[in-house]
Parts: sequence; structure tokens; C-alpha cells
Amino acid sequence: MAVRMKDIAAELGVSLVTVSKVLRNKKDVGEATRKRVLQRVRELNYQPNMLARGLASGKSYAIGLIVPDLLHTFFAELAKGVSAGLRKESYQLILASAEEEPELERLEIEHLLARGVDALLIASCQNSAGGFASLIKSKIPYVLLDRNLEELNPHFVGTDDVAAGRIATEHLIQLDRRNIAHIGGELISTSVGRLKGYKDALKANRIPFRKQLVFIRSRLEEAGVQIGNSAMSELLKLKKRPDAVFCYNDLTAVGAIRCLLANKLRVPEDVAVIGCGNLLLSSYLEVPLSSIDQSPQQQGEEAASMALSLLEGKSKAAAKYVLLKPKLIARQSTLGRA
Amino acid sequence: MAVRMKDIAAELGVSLVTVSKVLRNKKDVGEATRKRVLQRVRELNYQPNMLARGLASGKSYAIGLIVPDLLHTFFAELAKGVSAGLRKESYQLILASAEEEPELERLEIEHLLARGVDALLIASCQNSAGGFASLIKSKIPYVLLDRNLEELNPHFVGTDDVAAGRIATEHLIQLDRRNIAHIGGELISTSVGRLKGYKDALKANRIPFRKQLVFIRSRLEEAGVQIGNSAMSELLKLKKRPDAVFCYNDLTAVGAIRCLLANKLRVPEDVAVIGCGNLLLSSYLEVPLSSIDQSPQQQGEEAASMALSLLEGKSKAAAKYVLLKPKLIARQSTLGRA
DNA sequence: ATGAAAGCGCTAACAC
DNA sequence: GTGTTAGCGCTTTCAT
Repeated sequence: MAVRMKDIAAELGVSLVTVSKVLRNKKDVGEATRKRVLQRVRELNYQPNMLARGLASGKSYAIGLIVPDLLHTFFAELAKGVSAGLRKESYQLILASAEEEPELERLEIEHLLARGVDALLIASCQNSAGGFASLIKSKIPYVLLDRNLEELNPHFVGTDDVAAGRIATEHLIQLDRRNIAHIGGELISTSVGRLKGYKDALKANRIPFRKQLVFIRSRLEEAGVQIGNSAMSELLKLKKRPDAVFCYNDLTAVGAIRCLLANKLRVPEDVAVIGCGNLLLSSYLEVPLSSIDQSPQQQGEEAASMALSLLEGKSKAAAKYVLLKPKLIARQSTLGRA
Repeated sequence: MAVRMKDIAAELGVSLVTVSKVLRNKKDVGEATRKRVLQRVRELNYQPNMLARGLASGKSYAIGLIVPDLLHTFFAELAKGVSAGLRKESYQLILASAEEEPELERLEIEHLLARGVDALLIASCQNSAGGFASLIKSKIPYVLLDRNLEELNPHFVGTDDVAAGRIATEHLIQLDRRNIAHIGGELISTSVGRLKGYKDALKANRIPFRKQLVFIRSRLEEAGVQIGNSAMSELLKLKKRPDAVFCYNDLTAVGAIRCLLANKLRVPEDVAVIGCGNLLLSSYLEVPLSSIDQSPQQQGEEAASMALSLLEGKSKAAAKYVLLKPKLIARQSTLGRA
């Protein structure tokens, strides 16, 4: 089939090992030989068989990334960042999606391990550490992304979700809203953090926390937009209607806005809405959506470099936690028309 | 490190070969032995080392997919479809993005070949067959997706783009528009096809084709939304303003709508706009966007099954071309408020 | 039905 | 500097 080192070696009258050394930039090869080998390698556009290399060396120069859902552009951006970060160091990315199913995520972990990835990056859709058994047993380094699982005490790259919740809520407070609702998500770290930020902001501004203004929906029940829609319609049934809503993600916010408009309410005059995540299309929406940006690409790059540090055995040098600062992006859904 | 076949064999007092046979469902193993092996395999949650298997057998049970850009949800949906299609047959997907750079696409092709993928699916961002040299030399089967390159005479799965252009344009004609502009893209098969469909529809309805109503922009210059925006503003300079625009994709349409609204024109009353691709968020846009749906997930599944057929040596059984029928999704940007 | 031997294409350790 | 030897963990072929 394809050309092998053996072939190149034979052609050039050197040993296979010499070719191998040249290709891995080993120093103990004569300059003349090195040039001859490189020349031929380039002519043939030879690529070493990574299966063989991986098997022999125990290193595959590939890193796996598992995301919950690629349709969510946040994770696509994350993947882009990881890919860019790895490419700099000539590592390769193997990308897989768990389709929001914990069981599938477990399977993908095993598949990637079986393919010999050197490290694994996971934006997990699991809510417990159980699915990580084989990963932990494998001893390969791994980094959790976006959603944390504290019981694993993992290396982690994500957003400071408490800050995100606080910034969003404070933005609404500064706009003189006092009756601020929150539509939250499942019991994953991001949702929990954003809820805490919401509460913190209320407390810091001496606004009483009202339980009935908080609406938590498990994501399993419905898709994001529907969650926002139905949650908002519940909130509208309250005697004292909220004058603002902080939604834990942008899709939910889109749903909430749909519901408000359908009820002839104005956004933001009657109810201001802010999301979180800053989806790529957020500024083109029916009502351009205020949101909290989480720099997903930067998160990806950070995760990549953390993983590479771990591989180089700099376990101590590598930061354990990287929390990126969220940024407010205010648009029409809170500010109104300019 | 991890458990190996050798270990399981030793524990059970059988030979490594027997274990291997059980795991690959070979018939020539006694029922009792088979059960004992499977039992232990399950207990240990043993996963065979795919690098070793691939090296020994020449088959990796992995199929590569290269897309131009994961941020474009069309390709994310495509990937989801491929993944689902492969999973059914216990093949694994290895996903890579070329970030719209032909050179990167070439690199990814080589990487995936070096990793021993059994087949390759490519939604290519190349505009010539040059980048496919190593792929062709490798002899592994491949399928092109979405964008065709006729000089390769490849196996192909995509949309009937001529039909897409025709349907979109006819929709505008049925709404009594006669001065229909087209904003097109680079010289790739999809753009060319949609432009042809546009022309066909005009001709079929005896509407003269006017060259100045067609605006082609190379994608390299600007991002989709900007293209639409600037192209539309050029079109508005025409003496006779268009009363409708068919944009070759949704992002361009979003840009066109922005431009129209910024110029105090009403959509669709003054200018109706239709896109193509039916982005996931299309219905939540500033003006919900009419578009042409291309069933990307189904395309992905078709491509997966085509690739698997090719692997099973059913080269003749496998269809050479699969063109999916596009569907009109009419929303507010052409129909107005309901 | 079971297993011993050879080898996939490469790297690692050690000679020369 | 260069090459030899011995694997990496599997599959394949061919005995038994």
C-alpha cells in the first residue's frame, strides 16, 4: 500500500532506524544523511503510520475532545479554540459529540481511550463522577471544560459562573429593575453558579430574594427555547409580574422573549431580558439579545495548553483551575433601541 | 497499563488467539469457552487496543469527516447525521474542521489517512482537485458532501442546488415579485447550482434575466453577514430597486435584511428576502427568515451509509450520487406577518 | 475447537 | 553517527 520507512531506508541504503530518527528530529544523525532522508520524504510526501507509531511509543499525539452537542455553537467555538491550541504544538484533535446523553459520553470516552489519545478534554453532560471510571483507571490526563464536577477534583477550564450571574443581574439592577426573575437549568455547575451569582447580586443591592421568581427546569424535559417559553409563561401568572429576567442561557432567553412578545409585552420596556453565553447569532435575533460572553474559543485554547502541560509532566506547573472572566454584552433586550 | 488480551487469556487458561476470536465473533470457538471469555471481558470492561487492531488488520473501524467550519450549524448538523449513521454499524467518527482553509483541509486529509481511517467524508472547501492527491493515492473510499468537485467524479451526497435556487425564486415570483435580485457566493458547486436555479425559474416565468441584479461575492473577502449587507447596499443603488432578493445562504440573507432595515425599508413589503440552508436559528431572527431546508442530518446519514457500502465492497451497489430534495420554509421575510 | 508462529510499521534500548 | 535487536497488542495463517 502506502510507502513505509523500510522502503525509504532501502532506497537510500540506510537503516530504517536512521529514517525514524530523522523524522523525529533526533540529534544523532549525520547532516548529509539527514538531508538525503528529508529530501526523499518530501518527494514522496511520506507520512508515518500513526497507528504503528502510537503502538510502539505509547504516544499518539492525538487529544480527544468530547462535547455535549455540536449544534450548540458555544461548543463548536470551544472545539475551534482547542483545535487551534493543539495545532500550534502539532498535536491532533479528535472530536466527538455525546449528543447530551451521558451514556453516549461514557462510550465515547472508552472509544477515545481505545484509540490511544494522550489526553482527554471533556465538556461533560454527566451529573456524577460515575461515568469517569475508565478514564480515571486509564491514568491519562484529562481536563474538564465549562461544566465542573467537583467530586472529581479535576483540572478545569471554564467561566466564572458566579461572576456571570452577578454581572447579568447587576446589569438589570442598574437599569432600575427590582423584580428580577431567573430561569435556570439543570443541576450542573454552570447553572448552580449562575444562580448563586443572581442571589449574590440581589443581596449586595438589598433586594429581597423571592423564591417564586426562580424557575428551574431540567433540560431533559424540553429544548432550550421551549423551556424559556413555558417558564416565562409561568412567571407571567404571578400576581406581581417580573420587570426583568435573567436566563441561564441564550436559547432560554430567546424562548422567554417569544413568550413575552406573544403576550403583547414589550422587551425591554415591560420586561428586560438577558441571557448567558452570547450565541453567535444573538445580535441578529428578533430582539437583539443582551448576554454574558464566555470567550469559548479562549477557553478551548486554555484547555489545550493545560492538557499539553500535563503531558509534558508539568503537572505542578499546570494550573489546576482556569476561570475566565465573563463579559457583559448589552443589547436591545435590556437597553432598548439606541 | 491497561488490560490486554494476553492477560485475559492467561487468567482463563486459554490462548490469546481464542480471546481474539471471541471478541470478533468468530464461529470456531466452543460455546463454553466463549461464555467464559465474554464474562471476563465484561467484568473488566475490556476494550481492545484499536491501534494494535488497526495495525494488524489494516482496518480501523473509524471514518473521518472533514467539514469547512463547525460554527456553521449546517455542518454541525451534517456531522450529527454522519455520527448517527456510523454508530448504528459500530463505526466511529473522527471529526475535523478545515476552518475554511484549503491548505488545512489538505493537512487534515493526510492526518486522518495517517491515522488509518477506513474511509473519508469531506465537505470540501477546495475549489480544485489538487488537494486530493494523497487521498486518491491512498485508495481508500471517499465521499464528497454538500459541495461537489466534478473533476473528481466522486461519490457524492448533497442537495439538488438547482432545485433549491428554483424553488426559492419561484416562491418570490408567486408573491408577485418581478424584480428579483440574487446575492451569490464563491465559485463552488452549491453557489453555481443555486444561481442556475434562479435563472431557470426566471426563464420558466418569462421574466428577463438582468445581469445587474446578480451580485457575486467571494467569501474570502468578508464574513457572510457582511457580504449580505454590502451586497444589498450595492443593489439599493440601482435605479430600479429590486422588490425581492434570493440570497445563496442564510447568513447573507441576515446581512441583507440588516441593510434593508437600516435603510428604512420594510421586509417583506418593500423587499422580500429568502435565504438558503435554513439555519437552526432562522425562525428567531429579527425578521424570521424564509429559507430552503437541505436536511443536513439526513445528508450525513446518507453519506455514512454510502461510505459503509463502499467499505463492504459493494462499490456497484452503492449509489454514486445522492441528491436530496430541498424544501421551502416560508416565514415572515417573504410572507409578512400572519 | 484451539493455539503456535509470523508479522503489521514503527520506536526504544543498546551495541558498535 | 549508525545499525541491531526486541518488542508494542493485536490479527492472520496454518497446524494440530
